[in-house]
Amino acid sequence: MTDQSDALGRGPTIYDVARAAGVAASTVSRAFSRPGRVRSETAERIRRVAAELGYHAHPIARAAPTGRTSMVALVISDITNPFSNQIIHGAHVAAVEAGYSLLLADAQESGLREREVLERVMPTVDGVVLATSRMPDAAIRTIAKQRPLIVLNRTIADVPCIVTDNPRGMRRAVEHLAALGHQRISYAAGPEASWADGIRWRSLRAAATELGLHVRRIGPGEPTISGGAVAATELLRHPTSAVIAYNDLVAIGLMQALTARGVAVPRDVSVVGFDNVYAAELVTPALTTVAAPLHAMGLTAVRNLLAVVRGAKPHALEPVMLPSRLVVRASTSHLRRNRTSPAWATRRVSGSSAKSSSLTVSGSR
Amino acid sequence: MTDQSDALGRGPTIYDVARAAGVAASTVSRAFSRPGRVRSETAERIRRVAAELGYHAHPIARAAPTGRTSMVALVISDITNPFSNQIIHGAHVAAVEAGYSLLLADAQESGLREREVLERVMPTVDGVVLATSRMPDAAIRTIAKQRPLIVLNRTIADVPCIVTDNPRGMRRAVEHLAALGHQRISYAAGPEASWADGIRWRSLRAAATELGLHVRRIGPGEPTISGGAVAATELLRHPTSAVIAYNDLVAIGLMQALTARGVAVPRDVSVVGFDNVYAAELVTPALTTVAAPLHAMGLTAVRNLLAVVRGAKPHALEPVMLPSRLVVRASTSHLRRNRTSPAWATRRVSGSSAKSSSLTVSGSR
DNA sequence: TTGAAAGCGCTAACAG
DNA sequence: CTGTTAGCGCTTTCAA
Repeated sequence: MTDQSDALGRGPTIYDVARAAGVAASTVSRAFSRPGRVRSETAERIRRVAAELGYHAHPIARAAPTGRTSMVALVISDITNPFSNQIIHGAHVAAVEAGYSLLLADAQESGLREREVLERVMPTVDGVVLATSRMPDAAIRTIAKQRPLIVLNRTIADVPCIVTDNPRGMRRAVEHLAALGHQRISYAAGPEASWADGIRWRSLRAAATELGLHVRRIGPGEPTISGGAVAATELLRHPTSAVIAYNDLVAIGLMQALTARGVAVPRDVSVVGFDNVYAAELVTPALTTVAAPLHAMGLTAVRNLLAVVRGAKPHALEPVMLPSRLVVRASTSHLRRNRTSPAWATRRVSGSSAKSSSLTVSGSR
Repeated sequence: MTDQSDALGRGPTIYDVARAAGVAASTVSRAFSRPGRVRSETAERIRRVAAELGYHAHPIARAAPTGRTSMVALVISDITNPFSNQIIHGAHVAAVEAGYSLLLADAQESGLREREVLERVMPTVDGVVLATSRMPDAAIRTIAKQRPLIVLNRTIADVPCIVTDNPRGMRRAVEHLAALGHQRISYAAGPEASWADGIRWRSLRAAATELGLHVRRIGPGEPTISGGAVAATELLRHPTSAVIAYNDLVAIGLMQALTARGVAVPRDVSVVGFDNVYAAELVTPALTTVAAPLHAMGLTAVRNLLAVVRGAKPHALEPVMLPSRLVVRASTSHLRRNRTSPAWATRRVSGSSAKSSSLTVSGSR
């Protein structure tokens, strides 16, 4: 290859600096290398010269021999979800603060897409964050063998994870509802492949059992507003006075659909969401929700990832647990007295509670 | 360098394939090269062998000699803004459909950050999309000289741009308000460095002049909910019966602050936003807004960018203009009869309209 | 069409 | 601490 068009752009190269400073190229390289950043006089001069010339080591040329690209990938199950915004933001902040760039990839709620996109992206990054992954555990473990990996919002043995305290958050929500006098709670589930959905449902059951409440599961459904609308229809068939939704979007969709059919929130039904998305406090009624520290999650995910990249042992056993808290707003209120079953539950006899078989949770991921 | 640890990961290389197929490395390379994808029998065999071995050309190794990375950068003024979501999504779709990856960078509403982040990112991408850039024209032109560039939501001579039809959208909004009987409109401005803010304000003035309405400018302010709250205070000092906000967030903040002070929307004030963000239809009252085709913008931005990357002439002169439309919802209503000035405007005499000097627009970017 | 060889810009042994 | 020398894995001339 005699004449290499203009391969990597036309900035000054390490050789230009070397010539201008009267040293060997490797010396220049060293003057910029990792630890200590050589303090000799020559090194100083080289750096001055480099600065004058406007020299910057080309990231790709650097990546070729080292394999390090100073990029991390953030793979997210659904960019569209407002949930993603803050995670992305947090991740970006952490990346930039460490001199890294962020490669963003959307899995479109599909484990397959996720695989594909990862295949494309993996060789070009130093590590990857899998946010709310829809892939099976095995696939994730495979990834972990190839690149430093952090999993967000899910736990997998031997893979460093970051999760929020779903059990505690759910517990708070249930206690809140119980304190308001609610006895029967429906859970509007999310996607089947969602780990969060699994643990939320299990936590709900656990909390309900302890507090002596009845629970019922609706779904699975899409983690969106329209998913919430679907859940509403189902709820109307087996009414309860309170609903906890897989996430805020579902909760909002639920409230809208309920309201549209003349069922008032919170008068007739109390609704609780998860995540504390931006819109949660904008809707009417403002949504009571279990807030996840979304921004912090993205932030610590990338920070921890970079720690691993730099050689830290992924103390894989204990997943990092970030706190979640209940934000009480207007979508929950006291159960109306003098009635066991909700006032609007006319189309269904309320005699016995939902058949207990509905308590069975099919898969738990 | 005798032993290069495991430089670019440990997949099979082109040499492995070459050996397995009994040909030279260059032949393998050719079997995968761009046009025609050589149809010889050898080439076929090579591809079979490669598939069996699970060979994939390493993107970085490929980038070294060619300079092409199959990545594009999307630089966004503020990831946090829900506005960004759909743009990012559209951009991602277009990138993936072309086999590209998306490097996401947040400028945090600062021209400086934008520069910095661009410096980091430029050498590693084949092109960049600047969404709602806060940099001065000159800086952008400099970028354009180094990499294929598309600018979103802004026009710059000799740089390919994509914008929405702000004038038309604003015109529709004003007509709508006029039809409802409003005579005086306030504009709650956005950031000074925003090109969109400039054109929106100018379009508003133009439309108002034609329709014989009075307009007044509040701001500049932050393009956020709290920015809207600030604008509300100012509005209360010089009340008008209608407000058009720089964007939906400002509009929402405005509505909230107004409501909090007992000024009802739309009864006392009609409010119009821009963008048609997700939350616009979630708030109460649902927001009347000038909808921008956010997703389409991100999509066509990246598509056009890739066309340029592939060698298409950037027909830079005519900016691509995407349509915008008025979405009428609940935040606008008829001016209440029998009063020239809004009912709640007690603290201010309404005799003469705002002093005309307030009509002056300082800078228009 | 094919193979040989040079080189993208940088890093990492290895002697001196 | 510095210079020398091999490459990272791929592409692209050039001659056969």
